[in-house]
Amino acid sequence: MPHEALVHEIRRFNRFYTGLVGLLDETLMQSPYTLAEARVLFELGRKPRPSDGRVGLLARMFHLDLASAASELAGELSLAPAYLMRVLRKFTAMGLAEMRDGPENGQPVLILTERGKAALVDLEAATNRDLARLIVKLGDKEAAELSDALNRVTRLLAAAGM
Amino acid sequence: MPHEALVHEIRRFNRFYTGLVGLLDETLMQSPYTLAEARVLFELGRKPRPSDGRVGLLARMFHLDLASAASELAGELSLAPAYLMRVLRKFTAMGLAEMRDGPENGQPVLILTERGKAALVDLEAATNRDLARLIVKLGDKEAAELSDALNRVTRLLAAAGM
DNA sequence: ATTAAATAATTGACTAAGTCAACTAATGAG
DNA sequence: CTCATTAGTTGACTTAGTCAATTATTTAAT
Repeated sequence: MPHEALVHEIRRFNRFYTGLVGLLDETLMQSPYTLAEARVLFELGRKPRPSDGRVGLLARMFHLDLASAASELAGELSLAPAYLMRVLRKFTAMGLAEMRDGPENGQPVLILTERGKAALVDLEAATNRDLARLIVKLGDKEAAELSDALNRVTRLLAAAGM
Repeated sequence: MPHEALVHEIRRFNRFYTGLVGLLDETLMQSPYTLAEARVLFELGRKPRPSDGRVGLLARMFHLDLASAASELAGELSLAPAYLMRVLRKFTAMGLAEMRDGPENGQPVLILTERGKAALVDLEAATNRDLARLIVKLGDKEAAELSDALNRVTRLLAAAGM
């Protein structure tokens, strides 16, 4: 297969997958979070996030609940730091996240509150439910095939461009 | 493979692919078009678009260059009609698209102008170039494997949810 | 330890994207 | 022909996201 044809193949796939993801986005629309907020929420849920050294001043001085690790998160999600800031602010305002003193060096860490964790669980449940609907009709063999194909795509594209 | 595991697999893939598409979006950022505009442009380029019966008034009465087919396009791209309207307005203002009387029934049709077509060609060239960079390191065999995997994903997911 | 240079965080003002609801025009049925 | 229905269109508004200027924080040099 010539590479030019593959490029068109990928474009076709992009159109398809964009549409599919659009459907899933509607799940998020139901929730009280924007797409960006949901992504941040997922990301915060993934791991506790020690801020690698630098920490917000206000957080320390005035015990504000808002924190750093902004740039790390921003990089992973490719959101502008300024915008991420607003999301984190909103989260702390909603009581979903807060600064806590970290266990070891006392460095503040931004983590989800219990309420934040609950919100995350809800959101994951909703998206899982919708994803499950996408694949409900697949037999075991087809499910395995899909999984395999997704892994292939990832492996082949990850190897390449990034 | 249990379906629950597959759901997680898909989520992982979503994260990966979203990041990848993010890279491609930067191509568009370079261009003078927004993401939505680019999508509309691609879509307009795909086929001439006979407006299935109904046609904008102003377009007829005052020979404004702006047209209908709004809802059809809006559906395919899942953009709100009102927003699509603005994009089309902008395009006609930029001289990229215009209303012409259709060949058969004289019904107005929204089409790209020469300048619009040129813009589309440029944009496609840019995105193709960036896509090509993604796969440049793949050998022929791997390219074929990727193409195959993309088709499998499409087939298996299209069969399912939509 | 002090301070200067460099980098990260934070904010407010601004721009652009997208939605909503009201309004206008076109169509089709009686 | 006219009325009901549907689509197209617009302006006002809300929310998302960016930018540039400011303020903290760190690092390294003295």
